[in-house]
Amino acid sequence: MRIPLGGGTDEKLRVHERPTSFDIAYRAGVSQSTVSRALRGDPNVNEETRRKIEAIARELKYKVDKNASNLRRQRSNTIAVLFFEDPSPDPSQINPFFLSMLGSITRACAKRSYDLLISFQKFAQDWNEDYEDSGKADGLILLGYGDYVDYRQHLEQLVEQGTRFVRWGAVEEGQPGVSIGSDNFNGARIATEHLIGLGRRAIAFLGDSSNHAPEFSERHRGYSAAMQADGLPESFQAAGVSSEEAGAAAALALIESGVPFDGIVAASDLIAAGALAVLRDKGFDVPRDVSVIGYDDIPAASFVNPALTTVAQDTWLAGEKLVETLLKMMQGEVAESAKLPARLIIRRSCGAKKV
Amino acid sequence: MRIPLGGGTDEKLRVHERPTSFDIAYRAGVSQSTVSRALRGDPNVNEETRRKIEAIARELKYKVDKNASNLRRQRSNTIAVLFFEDPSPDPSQINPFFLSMLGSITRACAKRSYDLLISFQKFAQDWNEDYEDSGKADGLILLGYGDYVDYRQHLEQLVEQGTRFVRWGAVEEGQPGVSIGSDNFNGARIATEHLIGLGRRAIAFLGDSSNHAPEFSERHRGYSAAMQADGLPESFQAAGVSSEEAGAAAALALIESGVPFDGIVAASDLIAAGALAVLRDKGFDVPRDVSVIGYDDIPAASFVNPALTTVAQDTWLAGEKLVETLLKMMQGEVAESAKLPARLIIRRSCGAKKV
DNA sequence: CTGAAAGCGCTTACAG
DNA sequence: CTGAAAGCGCTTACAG
Repeated sequence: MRIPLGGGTDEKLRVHERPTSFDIAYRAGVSQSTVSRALRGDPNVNEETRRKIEAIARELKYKVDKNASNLRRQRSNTIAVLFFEDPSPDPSQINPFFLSMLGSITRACAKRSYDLLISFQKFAQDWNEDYEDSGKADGLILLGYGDYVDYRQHLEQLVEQGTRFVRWGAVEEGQPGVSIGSDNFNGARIATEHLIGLGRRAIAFLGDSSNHAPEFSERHRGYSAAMQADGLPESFQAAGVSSEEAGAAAALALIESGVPFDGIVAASDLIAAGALAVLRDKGFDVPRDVSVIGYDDIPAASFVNPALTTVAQDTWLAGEKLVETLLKMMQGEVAESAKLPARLIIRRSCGAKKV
Repeated sequence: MRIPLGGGTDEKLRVHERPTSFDIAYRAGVSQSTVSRALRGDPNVNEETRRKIEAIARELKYKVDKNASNLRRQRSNTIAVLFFEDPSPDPSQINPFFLSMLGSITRACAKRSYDLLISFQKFAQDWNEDYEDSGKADGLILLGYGDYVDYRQHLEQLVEQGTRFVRWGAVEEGQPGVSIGSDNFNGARIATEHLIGLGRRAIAFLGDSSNHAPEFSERHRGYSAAMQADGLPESFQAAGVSSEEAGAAAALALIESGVPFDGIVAASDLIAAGALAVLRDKGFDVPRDVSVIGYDDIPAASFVNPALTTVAQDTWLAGEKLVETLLKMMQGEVAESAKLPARLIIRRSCGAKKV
């Protein structure tokens, strides 16, 4: 038999245990069911009774046991974020853009009283395994840049298993599941148009255009569209991954190719930062000789010299949208993929007058 | 009665439900207890039986229900990270140093099969409330720069409530609970000694030295110790919080004070970055006229121009140590506060020869 | 508006 | 080495 907290001589022995709804019930002189109802906000509870129960609960610092509640209700009120990042094995080195996304997702979850479980995932593993399947989370948010060709298989598996998930990334036709992403095409297009508007003509794109990195290839297509609209010649330098090193290598290759250039649109800020360093070393003046634009608006973008003009993805909105969409799916409603508007942040590296 | 998965004509109806240990038991022809034992690695299970059970579990993609398991075992196998950051209301703007810590903590947890719950906490709230008390987490990690005077009350409350927690921050005598932190005193001391070694004599400290920010005041004391050891005059400019703005304001105040200076030790990289920008604007050449050193080694430190010499806190080790210490406490062992060694990262802003 | 009771899916003493 | 049974702390139909 459960001896209610403070209900007898056993009080001292039990003082460090967490109170249960039975303890509250005992003190309030009602049944445990009524305590549960009162605390869950069931309208079928007498106002006075409710107040009494709430007061006692507060006094005893009672908190509903989530494991019991979740088990009974068959849901966890928890969302899991799965991070996967191919090129970075060290989580402390993770792309700052995703870290900022994580902050926004956390806020969006907290607002809705959802808990957030976080995990860095190896590519090889069964993603579903540790989360939805074990009842730890009701839904999954997928975050990261990775090789989409590998990635896609996992997505299909998730869809097949009926997992509720939403991913951040390029939004394209025929993709498995629901995706939320920046409007990469238009983001890169307005960036390129901005450079053209500044009088640049020989603009190179630094990034990847393969189907392994869909957001990068969307950005590349946006760049192409802007160039073609003005009949300008395109120029492309591969930078496989999003890192300073890759950006530096691509910029070096561009310089060594001998192809003239007066503008660079980089597929990411990290790539742009690497390019900036190489340009400086090689005696190019940015923005006088070359205008440079990045993508992501990572915190470091305003620290580099010259400060980097870039395309910002609204992480605040992104987090909100990801969580909102996932919650919709979890409630069985239809949810749709969405592209979020991208916004040009003009700093010094493009050479525009201060706006 | 539970109809086992695939055990009869009901198969189709149940195909999308998660299998339970009863389903496995039915198929394996053993009792549910044996399934539970086999899957938990109980040695008292026949090897052949175990293999059979494991095979079926794999086939059905069975995963132990965490809510049920946690409820029964009265533990959650989960650690919660509570972020609190006073000056930054927007989680997506959170200090990059802590984001990097978060990455390390995640890795350290994953390594030990612990889940990680994350939460950004308002200062005013009852910290314990949502985590340990509701059975969602077995222990807490506290992360953030904040006003220690407010903060301390919360710590005392946590100690009083018997919450298992460990915090990242300044390690000082007489503090409530267990803390893991960088050796701020020695970190700032070696930074200051490095500048002295480069021939700097008029070195100013930019930061806070009040008891509201213990790590900053420890750094200030480290700076003082180094200056005093060489009989050099100290100079101090307040920068209340760790931000570029505060750093810029402090640097401006330093310049306007008319006190000559040829070196700056900043209490954080963000402060240093703000100072760097003001120095450039005001025509100082860094590192020729002024040597600058920051603290934290945030990702942006290598992006600023000139790249920032700084004191690195080993986030990899920090995450490991935090989790390890917390786990110790959770197992009822005695755990002690610890200072982690700080390391000088020499870049261009101090003017040293490339090492 | 309230109570008694069943049951969520496990783990683990207890008995063999 | 294995099974039957109790129980973790809730939520919620059901009956009043």
